[in-house]
Formats: sequence, C-alpha cells, structure tokens
Amino acid sequence: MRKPTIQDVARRAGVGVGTVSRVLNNHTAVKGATRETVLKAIADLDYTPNPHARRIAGGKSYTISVLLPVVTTEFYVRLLDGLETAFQEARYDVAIFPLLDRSRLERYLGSHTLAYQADGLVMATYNLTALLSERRVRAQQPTVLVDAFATNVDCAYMDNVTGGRLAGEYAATLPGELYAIWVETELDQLFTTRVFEERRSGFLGALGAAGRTLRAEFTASFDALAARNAAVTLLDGAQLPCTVFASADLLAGALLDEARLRGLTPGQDVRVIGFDDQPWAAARGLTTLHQPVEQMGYEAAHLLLSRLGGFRGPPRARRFEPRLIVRDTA
Amino acid sequence: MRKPTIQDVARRAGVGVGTVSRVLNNHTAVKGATRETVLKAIADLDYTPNPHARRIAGGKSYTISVLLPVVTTEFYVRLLDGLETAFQEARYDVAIFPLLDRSRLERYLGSHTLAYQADGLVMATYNLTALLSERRVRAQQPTVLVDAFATNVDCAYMDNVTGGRLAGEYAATLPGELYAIWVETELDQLFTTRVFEERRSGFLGALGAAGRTLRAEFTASFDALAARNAAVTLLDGAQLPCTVFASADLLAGALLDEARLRGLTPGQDVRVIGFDDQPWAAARGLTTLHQPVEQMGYEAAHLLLSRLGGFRGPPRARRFEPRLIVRDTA
DNA sequence: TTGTATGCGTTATCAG
DNA sequence: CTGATAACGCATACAA
Repeated sequence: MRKPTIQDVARRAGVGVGTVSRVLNNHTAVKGATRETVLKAIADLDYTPNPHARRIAGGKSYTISVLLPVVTTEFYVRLLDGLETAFQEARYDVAIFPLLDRSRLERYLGSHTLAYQADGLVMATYNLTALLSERRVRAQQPTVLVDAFATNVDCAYMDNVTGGRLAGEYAATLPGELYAIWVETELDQLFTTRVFEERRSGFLGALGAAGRTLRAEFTASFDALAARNAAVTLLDGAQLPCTVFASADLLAGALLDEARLRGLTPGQDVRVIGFDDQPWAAARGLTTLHQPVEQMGYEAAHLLLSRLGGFRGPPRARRFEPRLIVRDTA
Repeated sequence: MRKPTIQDVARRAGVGVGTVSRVLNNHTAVKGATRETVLKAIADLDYTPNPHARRIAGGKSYTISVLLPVVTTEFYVRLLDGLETAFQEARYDVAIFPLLDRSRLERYLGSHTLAYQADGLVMATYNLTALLSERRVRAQQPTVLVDAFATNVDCAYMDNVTGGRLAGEYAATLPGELYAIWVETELDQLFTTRVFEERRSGFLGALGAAGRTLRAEFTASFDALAARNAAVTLLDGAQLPCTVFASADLLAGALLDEARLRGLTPGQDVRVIGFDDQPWAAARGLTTLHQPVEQMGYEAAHLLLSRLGGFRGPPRARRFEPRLIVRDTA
C-alpha cells in the first residue's frame, strides 16, 4: 500500500492541497474548523510529509547535519544529547556524519554529499577556521561551531582557560607541593584540540597570581596505560603531602589507583583534582571540574535554529564555564 | 550562487537533461563522445545531483541510514569504518542516527523521520526482533542487522559463543586454577545485549568438554571502577598460579594493573585472557580475542546493497568468528 | 480564508 | 542513441 500523500489528505478532508500544506506549516491563516478536519484526515491516514519533497519544493528538509569526531568519550555523548534535545524540540531531525579520519572530513566538506544538503550544519571540536574562511563551508548553509571558537561563525565553546584557573586557584590554597599531569595533544593540525593547552595556561596563571609554582609537570597521552605510567613516575618522585592537578579524569583515576596501591590516602597524602566529572567521579569522591556539555550543545543548536528562523545578525559566541566540584580527594 | 542543477549541466554540454541523467546513472545507452562532453560539464560546474530530487523522482536517494547505539567504545568506531567503506565504494552516502536512549529508538522507528526515508536501513546491536516481526521496520525499506542475529532479515553477527569457546579451550590447557570475570548485562529489554552471556556459555562449554571447572566467577559492570573492584576481589581470594578469563579487555586491563601492584607476574602467576583486542592490548602483551568488526560491517553493507540491487532471496545470516591471539599474558 | 496553478531537480517514458 | 515532457510530493504565489 502506497504511502499517503498530501493529495490523499486533501481529498479525504474535502479541501485543497494548499490548505493541508498550511496546517502542516502553521500558516495561521486557516479557520479552526477546517484545521480540525485536516488534522483528523492526517491522523486517519497516518500521513507524514515526505521530507524529500519538502526539501525540493520549499527548500527546507528539517534536517541538521552534525559533523562529529568519533572519539570514544563521554563528552560527545553528552554533547549529542544536548544537540538532539534542542533540535528535536524544534522538530528537526539530526543526522551524524562521523569524522573517522581526515580524509572523511575532506570528503564531507569537498563533495556535496548529504551532509551538505541539510538545512544547517553543526561542526564539533575541530579547528576549521581555515576552511571556514575559504568559505568552503560558510557559503552553503547556516553553520554553527560547537566545542570550538571562531569569530566568523556562531559558536558555543567551553572556556577551558577558566576551568584551569579554577583548578589553580583552589590548588593554591592547599598545603604541600604542587604537581600537574597534562594530556599530550595530537599531531594532525586539523584534528588538534587545544583544550589541554588552555587548561594548562589557566592553571599556571592562577598559580602565578597566588605566588606559587609547580614542583614538576608530567605528560601522558590520553589512554589508560599512559595514565598509569605518568601516575607511577609522579608518585615515585613526589614529595608528600602534595596536590596534583590531573587535566583529565582519566589521569586522575589512574593516580588515585596508584596512590591507593602505595597505601597513600587521597585528600591527605595526595590531593587530586581532576577535570571532566566523569560518571564515576562522584563514586570515587574525585574533586574535579564539571563541564556543562549538554547545555553547550543545547545552546549551539539554538544559535543555529535562530539562523534558520531568519536571524541575520553578526556571528555570536557563547561561552560556557566549567565548575569546580570539591569532593573527598582534594 | 545557486547550486548547479542538471539543467545547467545539460545546457553547458549542449544536450538534453535526459542524457545527463543517463550518464549519471550509467544507463549505457550513451555515445562515448557525448558522455565525455557531459562528464566535462559536470566537472566544470562542480555539479552533484540533489538526493532529495532523486528520491522523489526515481525513488532512490543513494542514502543509507544507520541506527547506532552511542556507546563510547572502540567497537562501534570500527564497525562504522567497515560500513562506511563499503557504502562509499558503492557511492552511497551514510547518515548516522544516534540511539541515545529508548525514546529515540521509538521515535526513529515510529515516526517517518528522515532516518526512515533512506533507501536502506542498518540497525546495529539491538534485539529488534519484536519490532521487526510487527513489521514496523520490515515493510518500509530494505533492512540489515549488524552485530545482531535474526531470522527474518539479513544480518551479520559476531559469534561470541565461539569466541568464548576458543578462550575456554585454550584456558583448559593452562595449569593452575581457573577463574572468570563477566560483564553484567543491562536492564532494558530492548537495549540488552547478549554478547556476554554468549561468551560465558561458550567458555563454560569448552571447559566442560575438557573436564575442567571454574573455581570462582565474578561480575562487574562495564566501567573502570567496577573492573578494578572485581580484580581486587578476585586476586584477594585467588589460589596461585591461576588463569583468568576476563570477558572484556577493560576487565583484563584492570586485572593486569592489580596483579602488577601485588608484584605478580602476568603469564606466570596470573595468566590473563581478555576479549576485544583493544588498541592497547598488543602494547601490554595481552592474550585476547580479536573480532573482525570491520569485516562484519563491510559484509553487512553488502548484504544491504545486494537488496538494493534487486536481490529477492530469503534472509541471509553471516557469521563472524573472533580469533584467539596469544601474547604474553597467557 | 481557501482552492488552483506553477515550480523545485530529478528520473522515466516515449517519440524521433 | 537522444531530446521533450510527464510525473514525483510538496510549498507558495496568486486568484477567488
């Protein structure tokens, strides 16, 4: 059985297709009674408009493309949650285009694949300023950056400098030596994220302002093994009691493990401040920085929606701040 | 500047739109020379066909929807890689629709959103047999299940029973006591995955066949903290030397950590067999089961493509087997 | 307030 | 082998 079309609905409701289209799109100018009739016909037939036809006729497909790095991290799940919630409320569908690698990015941007045919585009995390200024993206459809900052398009970003500063200000009040573990950034220019540099600069700035210095810094790539190695190295040479700022909860968790193995008491011998507030952080009593990731996604979606609604103003930037959550470990 | 249409191409090439459409779709009946002219015009204009118009006119949009659980796991990255590769080779676009929670699933299946309007549908992991038999999915468009088994639609699945059996057969040859750590399954019926039950049944079956038994079993949810707790509990009561089958590398990694902290030598005092072959497994010398995930995705894509190509046969099931990789830890 | 006609970009049909 | 032209399902300008 064929899917019902707007024609079927019109026929059944005894009205013209124009009227059906109007109630579909809330074009106010429809009498209450006929509106009801149409709505009933729609319900009876279980009719849903064909988005392809909509797109081709009206220029809108009610679809948003999200270019998302496929990083197996809680962060992106939460970001997606915020984005999806907002778009769903506005009755937009969102399709994810996973950026598995650089070649995929090129393909999505270069060719005019489906990603490119949506009403709007959300790009997450990458530093695409160069591409944007070449207007390989700009010209085509409304775009918003999320978890990234730019001056030439709307964006919603996390202020990691402030996050680092909050950690630094708090750490400066604690007794004993100060240490830090940073996450190494990646190599590829395009795929580089500067969040860790930013956390570092905020942290060091706060320490400086408080007249304190780091006794030593360590570095680890973002994986469990490297995290553990860094924890071992740090504790082997650490002067206790001490405070450690681990710029990601993954690092903090490994440090907690290692401390426990050495019979050290977190929050006493070793104070630990993490960053991310992972789901397990509360259970382990980890003092850390919570990021309003969902809100950032939600707001990014609304920036885009306002553009789709016709907003024409200059690029807007929305800043989000991490929040220090003090628990047992520091 | 407007996107070029098939009209623009036709005009520039000095041919009719019908001819352009023919070269676009490889409708053979085009003379070599005109074909070249058209191709050149397409390249000059950087023309790409509008999938929406394609869909509405010819019933095909060359777009595939993938319904994917948003789980922060290497597994899905690899799966996506396999799927994307195959579809790209066939010149299909793929859009991912993230299944953040059950309500989203309902929405994608129930309403006729874009996800539902693609030429084909790939559903990953969930046990959708019920939904499928209600033909809430079946009727609409060609569908393939990946990382899930069903008899009423095409599917490509991982044989976790065999994986467990391979682990069991190998473990049975090792000296000392035998232990295992399993992953707890989730609560929601629909979102439940049976992979861990399957690994368990395969493992226990192999042990039974070899006349050996487990001295104790442990359970952990799928997170770092639970993994560590399980490792601690196990080693606290373990009789050494022993062999432990950890039904996920995450668990195996935690066990390795804990063993090291206690000064035990993996592969000697404690033999460890993991499951997944995570990226770090080789570096840590973890004996584990490797799953051909990319191949599974690739094959699933081809099952769907054959349907799109007109294949009408009965549902096909493709089985994939994990492979035991013996390294240092066991 | 509502119906009708036209156009959107493409494929398919049918002459030529 | 190729060029018109009619659909496809919908939105919208225009007329009533």
